Amino acid sequence: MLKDSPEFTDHIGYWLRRVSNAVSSGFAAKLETLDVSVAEWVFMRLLYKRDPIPPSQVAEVMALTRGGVTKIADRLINKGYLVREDDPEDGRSQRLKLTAKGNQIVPKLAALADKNEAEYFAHLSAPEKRQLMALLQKTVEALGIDTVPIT
Amino acid sequence: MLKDSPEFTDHIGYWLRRVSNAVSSGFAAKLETLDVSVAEWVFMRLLYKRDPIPPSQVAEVMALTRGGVTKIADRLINKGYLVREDDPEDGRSQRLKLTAKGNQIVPKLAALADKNEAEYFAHLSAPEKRQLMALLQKTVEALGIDTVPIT
DNA sequence: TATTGTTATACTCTATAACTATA
DNA sequence: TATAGTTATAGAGTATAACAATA
Repeated sequence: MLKDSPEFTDHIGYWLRRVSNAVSSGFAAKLETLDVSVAEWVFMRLLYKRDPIPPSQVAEVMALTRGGVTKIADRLINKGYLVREDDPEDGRSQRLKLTAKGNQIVPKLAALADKNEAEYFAHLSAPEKRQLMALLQKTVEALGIDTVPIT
Repeated sequence: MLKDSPEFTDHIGYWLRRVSNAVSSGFAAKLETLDVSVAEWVFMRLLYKRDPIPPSQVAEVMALTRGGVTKIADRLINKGYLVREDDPEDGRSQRLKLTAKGNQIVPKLAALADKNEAEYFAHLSAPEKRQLMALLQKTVEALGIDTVPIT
């Protein structure tokens, strides 16, 4: 296979992207068997076992615009996983809530996430896994990353 | 800020995606100052200081369809960074080659990559960086990941 | 006037499939 | 028939901006 030029492979960011994209696309393929996208999974996961929250808050956490949230919410509503409720205290505001169907599928999707994790990190020892996780978490904290990625 | 549910944060894949997306979007923002997308950068990087290669090979390395390669190549050609050459030995085949302008911008983009790397991993010590890189490289090898990610 | 959410529009990345030219 | 590449079409994710309803 054609290799990438050596001058460009000395960045952590480069390897991070290679691994992350592989893991994510493996996960996306698993989710697809249940006709759910990664964005939809992240969305539902945010709402799972939690009081209904307004779209604006979903937008903030997922680093999406409000328009983007509307689009994903529309798809989830069409699939029967989500409902919109009016906020009784503010006529402009809404609350998003998983339906019973939505609450039922989340654990199934979580099982796929578990399966993917096991599959992609089987080659690392337990200490190595802890080490990797610790370095990543340290990075999230140091950089003040406060959003949940979609893709 | 609204936190993600604890049940879902015990996966390496989760943290990997959070960090990788943050690093990548920081890089994308830097590239944008020169009107170049990440896909275009990866594309040009593949061709830099190398004999011209056919679109089919770019498709293979970047895990794109041939149609996708055509699209990105078209944009790079419009920007004056790339040219198509006919293969003298096979009338169906082409070779993609950076122009002088293309060869000039790649080092500038590489400098942005260096800057991004420094910025996003400043909080890690040299041994920690080596450790993280080693764990990621080990994963790439163990999984047989042989493509260069775009997004 | 400011805020919440929707809608319209557009662009990038990605895929599938039909098509052209060549082998 | 098979292969290299292009083109057409579509869908997801993302952004900006205009808009309606409410505050």
